[in-house]
Amino acid sequence: MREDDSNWFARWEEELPSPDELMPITQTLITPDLALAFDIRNSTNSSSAAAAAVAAASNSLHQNQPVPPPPPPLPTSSGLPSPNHNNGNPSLATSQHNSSEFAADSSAELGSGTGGDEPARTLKRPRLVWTPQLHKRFVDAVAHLGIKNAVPKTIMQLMSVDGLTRENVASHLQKYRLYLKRMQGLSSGGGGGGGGGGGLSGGSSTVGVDAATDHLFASSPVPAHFLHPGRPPNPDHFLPFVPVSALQHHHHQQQMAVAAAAAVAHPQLQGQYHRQMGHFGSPPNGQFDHPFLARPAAQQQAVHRMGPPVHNAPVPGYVEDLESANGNAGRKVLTLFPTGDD
DNA sequence: GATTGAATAT
DNA sequence: GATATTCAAT
Repeated sequence: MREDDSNWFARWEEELPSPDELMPITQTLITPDLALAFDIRNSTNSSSAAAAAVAAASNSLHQNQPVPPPPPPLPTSSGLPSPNHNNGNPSLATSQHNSSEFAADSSAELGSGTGGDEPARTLKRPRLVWTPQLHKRFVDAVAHLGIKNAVPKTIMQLMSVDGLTRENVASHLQKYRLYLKRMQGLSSGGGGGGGGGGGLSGGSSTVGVDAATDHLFASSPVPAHFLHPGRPPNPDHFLPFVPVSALQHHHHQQQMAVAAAAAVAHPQLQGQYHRQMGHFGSPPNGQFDHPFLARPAAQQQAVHRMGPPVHNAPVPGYVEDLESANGNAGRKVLTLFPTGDD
């Protein structure tokens, strides 16, 4: 059994974008200086100015690495053998500084060298766009946390997406729950309609479920136990979150930034980066039980970065764009990962 | 005081 | 409709 677990575990790891691939949304935000300069307050207002500012900022290729969740001691749960390789790898800590003055750190980074500080946080950041990739990350995190522990903060930490805020996650989670609710209704009591296929999207197509409602959600398989709260998979033993982390961050970031810039300049290129989304919910043997971190107390500690062993697929960084929609002209949006969806 | 989850606003 | 923001409850 453990082997199975480690198996899926390895898989899901691999499917996830490495921390390096994730796009840092934070920093590309308008710098305090620029913001002040343009007196940016409302996204609807000085849109063009803001856009320009952001564009400038992104061009500066400023990669901000907001210190990932601090590598906790990770209680090497004595009894349990680490399902995988790499664990307790200190390279994680390589993330330079993370204690001391985060204030100075963030402000310095955000300020892009200038002395900005407060305003940076006050500024509005562009709307976050939940791309299928980002959503997958979200689902994976929730899946491994277990619905029980899947709360915004924890999810956010697990996702380790730079710049992703708790409210971002909370908002998305709210909607995701609604979605799950619908799925449950359809699959369990649903009767006729498409419910059948079971909430599990696993299969190919988007399942019979009238998921048409949510293309985004339909794009990522929903773990089985999500739909059956009554019967948790393996209540007896849980897997301690394995700090996959073996990956250390290099300065690829700059390259990534370049890629991002390219993506912005040449959206067509995105196809090149487009990645097939793995199917988390379709294990070969059909098993899907792993109450991750089923311990409340573990929340704060069990959070680690996950890093797939190897990755060469370049993922474009954020894409800052103006929404050309009628009423919302000038609305800035933040796009993590390519927006291509299947 | 911090977080959560739902309601409400944009 | 999607995401953000607000707000009461924990």
